Amino acid sequence: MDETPLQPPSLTALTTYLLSRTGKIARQRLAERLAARRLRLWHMAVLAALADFGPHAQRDLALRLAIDPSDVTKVVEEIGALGYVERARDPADRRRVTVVVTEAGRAVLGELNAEAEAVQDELLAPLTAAEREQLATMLGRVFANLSA
Amino acid sequence: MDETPLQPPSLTALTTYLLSRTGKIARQRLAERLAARRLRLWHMAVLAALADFGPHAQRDLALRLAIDPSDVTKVVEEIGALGYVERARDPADRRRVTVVVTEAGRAVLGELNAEAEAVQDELLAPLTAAEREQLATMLGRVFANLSA
DNA sequence: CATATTTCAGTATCACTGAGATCA
DNA sequence: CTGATCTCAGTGGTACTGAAATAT
Repeated sequence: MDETPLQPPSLTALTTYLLSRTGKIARQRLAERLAARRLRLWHMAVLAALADFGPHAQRDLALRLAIDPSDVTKVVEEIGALGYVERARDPADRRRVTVVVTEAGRAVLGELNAEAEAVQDELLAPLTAAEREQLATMLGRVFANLSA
Repeated sequence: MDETPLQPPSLTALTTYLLSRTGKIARQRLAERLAARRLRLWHMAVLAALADFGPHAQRDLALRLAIDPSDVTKVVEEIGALGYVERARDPADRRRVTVVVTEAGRAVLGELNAEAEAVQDELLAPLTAAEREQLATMLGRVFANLSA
């Protein structure tokens, strides 16, 4: 009978529980699609940051994306090996490594965004267009408040 | 100047990205509070399931909460050591271990729910009461759709 | 014999820590 | 010399895999 047993109501009554669960599933589904391209979520996040804001030192990528600086090295190296970014010592401060997105990187980022929107369409299928708009703006405000 | 650098707009434009990030932060904040009581999120989830639906075999806990059966053993054993649940072989099917919440378990669950609501108040502070209601019902529909 | 439940050992992945190397 | 940046090795927690032990 119970193919998918009910979750405990005392948990589903918590908006934060629903946020946490749906957010986790969203992340997993996108991660699966990225894995088919040998990519992970941080790879996409780095490409997005570079495309949106231009070249970064690795330290600035770490700050912007809230990723640990010691992990940036490997993430950047991996998408570098795929030709999506290029790295070069900053001649003005040779401690820094400046990362730049390539044309191939921009192209693949476009495809990754399409994947993300596909996941989103699946996930938010029960909502009307107007509701999705409301959800986006409310979450945007919540997120902005967290970053401050 | 940039204490908290901007997130990439191409990511924050994705509702699923906001869901994922805010959900992760919600989970982390509650996990921190539970850690102060030597508990983790799965401990709370198990207590909630037992309080809401009564005694479970460990297998049924695994199904209901979508936790791996091989991990249920340790989770249940840990809250058992704290006196929050009791375990006993099911006399009708001695393969099964029936788990029951104790009075102490119900008491601590009440406190944990209060912690969860405190986290929620922090997180959803930018939203009005009406908006929180909208958010809860929309996420509830999304989550119900995922479980089906 | 085939299946179900619990349990344990091992693996994979990720975020984080700490330390070393290079440079301002 | 102090501090910043990058890099790497190691740690801890969590989720998953596979198999053994017990019982139906």
